Amino acid sequence: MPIDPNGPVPLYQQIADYIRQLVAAGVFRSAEALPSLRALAVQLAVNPNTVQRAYDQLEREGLVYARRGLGLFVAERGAELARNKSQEALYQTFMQAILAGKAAQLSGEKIGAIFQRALAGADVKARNQ
Amino acid sequence: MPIDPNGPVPLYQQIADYIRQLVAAGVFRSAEALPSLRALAVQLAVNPNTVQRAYDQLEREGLVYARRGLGLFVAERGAELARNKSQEALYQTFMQAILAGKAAQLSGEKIGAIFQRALAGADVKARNQ
Amino acid sequence: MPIDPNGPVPLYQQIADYIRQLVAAGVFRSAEALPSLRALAVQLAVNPNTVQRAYDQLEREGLVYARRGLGLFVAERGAELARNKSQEALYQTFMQAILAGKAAQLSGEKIGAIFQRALAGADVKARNQ
Amino acid sequence: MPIDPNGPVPLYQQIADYIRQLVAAGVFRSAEALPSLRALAVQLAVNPNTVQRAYDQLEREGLVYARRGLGLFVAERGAELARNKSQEALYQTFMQAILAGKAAQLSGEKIGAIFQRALAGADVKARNQ
DNA sequence: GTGGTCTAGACCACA
DNA sequence: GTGGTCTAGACCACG
Repeated sequence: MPIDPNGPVPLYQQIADYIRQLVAAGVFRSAEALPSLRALAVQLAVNPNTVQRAYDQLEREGLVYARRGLGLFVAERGAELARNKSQEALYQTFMQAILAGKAAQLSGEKIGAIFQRALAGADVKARNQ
Repeated sequence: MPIDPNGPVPLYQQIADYIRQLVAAGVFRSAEALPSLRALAVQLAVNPNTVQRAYDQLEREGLVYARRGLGLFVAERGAELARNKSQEALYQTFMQAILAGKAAQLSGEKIGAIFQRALAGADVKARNQ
Repeated sequence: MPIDPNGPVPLYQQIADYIRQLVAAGVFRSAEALPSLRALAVQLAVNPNTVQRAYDQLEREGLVYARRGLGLFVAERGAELARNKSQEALYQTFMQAILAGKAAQLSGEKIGAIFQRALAGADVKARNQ
Repeated sequence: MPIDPNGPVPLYQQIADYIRQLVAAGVFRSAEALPSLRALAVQLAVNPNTVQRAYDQLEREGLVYARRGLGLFVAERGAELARNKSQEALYQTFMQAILAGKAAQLSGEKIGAIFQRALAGADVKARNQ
């Protein structure tokens, strides 16, 4: 349960991200029901409103659809969408960061070097956890 | 003047980032005066308080120093500091993005490929402008 | 509540100093919520922006962290940081005062004597309150 | 000519302090004329208004008196007043700093130790200059 | 409810 | 004219 109420990322965002990862990884399969709002809220010790907001976002992304009275279900191509979404988000983030770097007069090579350093740093960080 | 009042990034942050880029790029040189609070506020169609807040942040970063009654000036090693700051920010952004990607089950190779695609895309974008 | 709107020290600075003292003294404990922006603003008869500015400074010092929607909390090592900060500030003030005294041709012994007199005077003042 | 247009102390304050020190040290004697406003302004490369403001403050302190058409003269007991003024300012600064330290739960011994450290530090600083 | 940002406009200190 | 502080009151994001 990687939810951290401290930390800069909003709770609802963390919850949405976490579920999106589970869907992408195939933990929740197509047409399978997700945990109910209240159940998840209790499990995460979080306000139901917050879970609602996370579910809203996932529904807006088309990953998930609601059946009134039954619950939330993973969309047919949910796993695929989730993976695309992650990659798209990554691409956008990289793009913006690179443009900011170029604006600050950093060369493409320099930016690439910083990226490699970060990639190596992330590996170390993951191994230490 | 790349200031977007509707984006998610606070105005004062955008202003600070923009000026930091100008200092890093050597547009404002050491011991040279920056635009006055009010002048920049008028130019950006923004409240003077907002510019002030941006300048405050730059001053805390040591990029710039203010002299009451005189104006704002680029610090001696301002350009150098600005470049370091930019690289550090880039590293942090990359690190977070990479960790998010790993959490979404993307391999290091896959993440690297997305980065290369973004880097190429940024080149194209720059050339078209 | 020792806030003086007419003194030379900015209000936000006074507020930050005061809360830092309370944290240093252990009045607010680690992970405990501080008074909300608006509550403190009302209590001090001050604009919420002013309190916000004080809290900003404390947050930058690492004494305190803010959670949107929840409130402000004392950081884990907040009390320790507050005490260090107080000592550092004291050292800086003494240093400047001593240099000013030396510039005015006062000997080290003379300056020391004045300090001892002030220390005794502070004791008396504290006892009378 | 220890006037530093950068640095946090206002120019007029620096000028007043400097002249007060000269008077305290007996460089300017009783009933002796001080440099004229314009002469000093030129010498310090400073706006005459700024020198005026410094002279105003010294006159308010009673260190100096103006003879219209003749210039500024050191008051009879000027040197004595200057010395007292320095010591009084020092005493007040120490007192305030000590009270702040006590408020932050520092013991008198601890405060004394910090003072001794600052005194030693000031010696080192002076020797290095 | 909480904190975070922003505007409009005021007054002060300094050069 | 410059920067620095403050108020009054608005709107947003979050829980």
